[in-house]
Amino acid sequence: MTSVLIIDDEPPLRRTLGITLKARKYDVHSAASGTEGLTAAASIKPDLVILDLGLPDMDGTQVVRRLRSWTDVPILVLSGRSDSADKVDALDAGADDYVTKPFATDELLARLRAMTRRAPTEEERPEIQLGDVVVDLAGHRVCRGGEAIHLTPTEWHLLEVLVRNPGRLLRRRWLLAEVWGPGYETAQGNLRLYMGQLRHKLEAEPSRPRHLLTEPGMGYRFDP
Amino acid sequence: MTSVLIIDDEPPLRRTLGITLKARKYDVHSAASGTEGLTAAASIKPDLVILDLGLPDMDGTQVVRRLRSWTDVPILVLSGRSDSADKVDALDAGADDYVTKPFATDELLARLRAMTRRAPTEEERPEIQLGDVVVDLAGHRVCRGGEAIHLTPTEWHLLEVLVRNPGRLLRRRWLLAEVWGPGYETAQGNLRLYMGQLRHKLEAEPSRPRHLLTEPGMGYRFDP
DNA sequence: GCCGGTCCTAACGACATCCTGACAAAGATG
DNA sequence: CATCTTTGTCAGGATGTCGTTAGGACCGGC
Repeated sequence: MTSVLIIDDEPPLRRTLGITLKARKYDVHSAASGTEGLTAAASIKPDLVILDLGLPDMDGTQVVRRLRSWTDVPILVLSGRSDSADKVDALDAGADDYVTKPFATDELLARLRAMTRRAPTEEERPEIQLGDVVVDLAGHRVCRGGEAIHLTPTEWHLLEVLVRNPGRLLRRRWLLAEVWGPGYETAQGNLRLYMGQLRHKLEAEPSRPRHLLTEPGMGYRFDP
Repeated sequence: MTSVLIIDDEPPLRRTLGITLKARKYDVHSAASGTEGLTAAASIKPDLVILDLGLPDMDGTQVVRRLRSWTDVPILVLSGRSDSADKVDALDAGADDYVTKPFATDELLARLRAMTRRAPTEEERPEIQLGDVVVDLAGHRVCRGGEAIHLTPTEWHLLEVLVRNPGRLLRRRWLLAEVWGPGYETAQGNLRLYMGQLRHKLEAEPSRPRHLLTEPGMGYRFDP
């Protein structure tokens, strides 16, 4: 079921929109202010956000930016203002659609459908196969046969960079800068260490890796 | 550069929109009818489609459906009709956004940016053919029939310089300075050695090379 | 303070890569 | 035909890199 978070300070609108969406089998949550909306989004992790720009405590585009700093969830903005400047601001801040009030309910629903169609919902989050282990990027989980494998933060960070660049050769310096940050380009012993730990945790035969490959003298490669 | 296809039967609108988009560094193509637009989309494979619903030859939603049958390209629909039923039809047919005429140019541009942001253009990975082996420059990978061929760093570096200058004669000294760095212009035995290794790994008949050619007395040449 | 977890540094065999030099094959020149 | 130059190939040792292990520093929770 698709979950949607409504961030709006007007109770009647929250109520009618909530009823409409529930009737369409959406899992509806709501928040009455910007700060409340941000914390709710972090805890609920909705598949969709409907955001009213006219909030009492924060600027609406600011809410969009704060959301975009950590999530790609589709955001539909509602607003009473039809100035194109407002629309441009909200869309460039990271919103996916902008609807002016008053709006037709069926149009809003169609726009929600269009957004969910393009952005995969939480249930169909991309999972990467790596032999007999499954990497769930969105959920920050790694499993082998339903059994969770524990990774330390650094191990996870390194794995994430690797699987986000499948098939590509990643040079040692680039990897070090990406995972440890700039200035650590010389800590190559570190990279060898964590690559070895990842292989021990993820590869069927750590001494003969089939997915976390070494390109001698150059770097490493994730081969799916 | 992002390529955009405008499907619209009104020449003035095509013209002004085209100028606006070209000024924003879009690669603009246009078509004046539905059938023309469909064939153009198939041949151009644009990153973005702007579609006017009021076409003379086909229903606009039909164009959307025909496009969606084979491509996920983002589609922005333009229309003079603001009935919500029309919007619902177009969006449910597979359009990503719906803008009613007359529209503000900067809003349209912001909506285009929002769409391209979510659907990034296919990552172009130029591959170079060299007989029956393919060279993937971005991925630093060389394959023959799906099987990876391992190259050492120096071999790869030399190959990279060669394929980045297809057809050109590369003098020995220039090659040595390019691959081994300045000061190695005299180590010509080295160049012979690695060129031979490349031929053994990549050429079908290493003793009679067809792509990594020797120009006696001058240097070497990559012939695609 | 103690402990479990995490991160980093250092060190050591094992291995791959690189360079050097020698030698054969091909072609040019007299 | 003899000789020289250029090119391709082969083998050995120097160098650097990789994987692994061990141990200490750091931090938060009990």
